[in-house]
Amino acid sequence: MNLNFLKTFVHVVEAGNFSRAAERVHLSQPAVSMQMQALAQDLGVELFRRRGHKLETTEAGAILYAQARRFLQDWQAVLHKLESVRQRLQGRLALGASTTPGDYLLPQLLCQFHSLHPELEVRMEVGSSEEIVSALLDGRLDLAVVGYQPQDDALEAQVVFEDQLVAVFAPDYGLARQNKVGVEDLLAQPLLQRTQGSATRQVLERALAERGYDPDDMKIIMELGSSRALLEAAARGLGVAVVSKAAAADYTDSGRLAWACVEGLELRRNFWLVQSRRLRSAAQQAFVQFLLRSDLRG
Amino acid sequence: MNLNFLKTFVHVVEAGNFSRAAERVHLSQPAVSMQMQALAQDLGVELFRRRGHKLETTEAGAILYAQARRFLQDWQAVLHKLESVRQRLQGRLALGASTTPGDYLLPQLLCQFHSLHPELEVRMEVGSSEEIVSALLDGRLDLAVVGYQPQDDALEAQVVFEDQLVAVFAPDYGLARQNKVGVEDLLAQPLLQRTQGSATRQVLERALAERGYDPDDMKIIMELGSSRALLEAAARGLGVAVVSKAAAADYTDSGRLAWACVEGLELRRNFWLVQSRRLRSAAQQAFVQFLLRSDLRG
DNA sequence: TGATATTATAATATATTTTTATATACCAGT
DNA sequence: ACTGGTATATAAAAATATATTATAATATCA
Repeated sequence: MNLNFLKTFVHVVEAGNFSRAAERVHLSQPAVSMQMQALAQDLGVELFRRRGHKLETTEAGAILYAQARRFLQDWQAVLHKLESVRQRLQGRLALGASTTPGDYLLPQLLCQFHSLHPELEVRMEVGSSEEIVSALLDGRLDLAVVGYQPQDDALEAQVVFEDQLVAVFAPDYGLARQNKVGVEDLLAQPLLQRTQGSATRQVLERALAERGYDPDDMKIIMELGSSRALLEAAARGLGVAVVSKAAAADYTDSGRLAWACVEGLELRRNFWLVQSRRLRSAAQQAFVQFLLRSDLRG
Repeated sequence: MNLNFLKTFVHVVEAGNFSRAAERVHLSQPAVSMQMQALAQDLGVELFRRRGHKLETTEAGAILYAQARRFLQDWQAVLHKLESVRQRLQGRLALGASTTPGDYLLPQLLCQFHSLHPELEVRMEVGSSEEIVSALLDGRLDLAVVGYQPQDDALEAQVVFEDQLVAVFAPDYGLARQNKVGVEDLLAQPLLQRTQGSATRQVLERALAERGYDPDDMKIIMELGSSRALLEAAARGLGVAVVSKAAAADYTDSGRLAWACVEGLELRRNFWLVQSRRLRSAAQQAFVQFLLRSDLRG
């Protein structure tokens, strides 16, 4: 029995749909299909029934779902118990990050990581992806999380976060229905943007160009140097900003901002963990393991 | 994460030894070696430490062991919960078995199976392996458990039980030290045997011949037609009998008989689940699944 | 009915797992 | 210290399992 299959199963039940579950667990749809068949065969029961397109769990499926959730949680608990004896590491670890991960994704993780290895001195440098990557090549950093995949042969990269840009605006702005806005609607609004050269801004401009829109059609009423500044301005009703969902979380969760996906634009982007291919310290390996286990990318 | 790895881990801890654990879970020793490495790597901890040849669990290993046992039990419980909704089958199932499985291995399993499918009428015929196999070929039986692998192309076979012959004798007989007796010692004793043609007897005679002993050297003082009769005679101190460990379990567990492995003889034998290759009923498939899940062979 | 959404199947590629064969390390007894 | 026995590790090959892409099948919904 493979715990991954069980995890997939839970996602299928929650998504109510094989295809969507496949996305969430980062598999192809046929892989999910195959896993569910294997699981059902292995357990000797039917797990799903289909009423037209509606996917329903059978009685057995419902039982398994309830059990599987607890079961997976229990396994997490086992892993957690092991954390306590995982060897305490000492020394230093120099991280780099571009702004979105550096400001919004990594801080909380670094806190957790620090509690696991209190003796370990962790330093994080935040800068543009290019700055960070060159520091990595110079050996000034051990590893980094940046917004693109460097093509340098000396570096190795893997996706660790998946981010999405969303439109944000004051809650009384009245723009979105069902957390969605069309591209045309967006372009009709007064926009708040990061200053030229920001990676976030580039993602938006590229996505527009990809769909045949001219980035210059945006009615930019203000250019600001940080996400934080953008969010503050948007919260004050100045206009609409397009920012990382993670960056906006503080504001959207507290209700200071409303958010919406932009329909018809591919505003997803990945953040890559990048390391040099040379020998890696135990601390570095531990941090990588920790990041991957944190499961922010599936 | 693979639950099988966890199961192997538990066996390793309990066996205190990779090689013995490998036997118990029916894997090769390198496979166990590999699994333990993979597990340790996956969890990011050392699981074992080695003081010379003595295998010790590390602190992490001890924690994992405690958790893993519960965890595997919980999984069994999940499977059990699913049993309750597994579709009740109706109809008939005609089983055959040679004497050892028919008398000692299958009865308890049939009781369990019956409680799962109360509507299903199960009939078991007990006879010599040859009789059973020919009934199978005639279609008078659906499936059977016998002591050898038939070579007929119409039949498919797989090992479901592993059995071992052991020497048994009255507890005050004073034959064995540490549950072991040498071949020479055995041959020096007055022996109780099954009548000519018994499969059990054949295993013993073949094992003797294999090692260069003449089966006629056995000092057979009585030949009896059933294991039960043999055990009763041995319990009364008449002599030593060589019988299936499973058959002797009643007597050895209650202390009415002592038992010992015969050193230097290969007295292990398999029992095979045999089925015709033609279409199988749902009941038949369910029973096979049940048998395999019962895990009497690993 | 045709367009769309969803799942299954087939062919294929990749990764994982197992086995066999062989090498290495430790221990015990001489 | 040598030697035979025992216990693990490693390497290469074979067998399985799992994944992906492309395509077909099936059911809904407009």
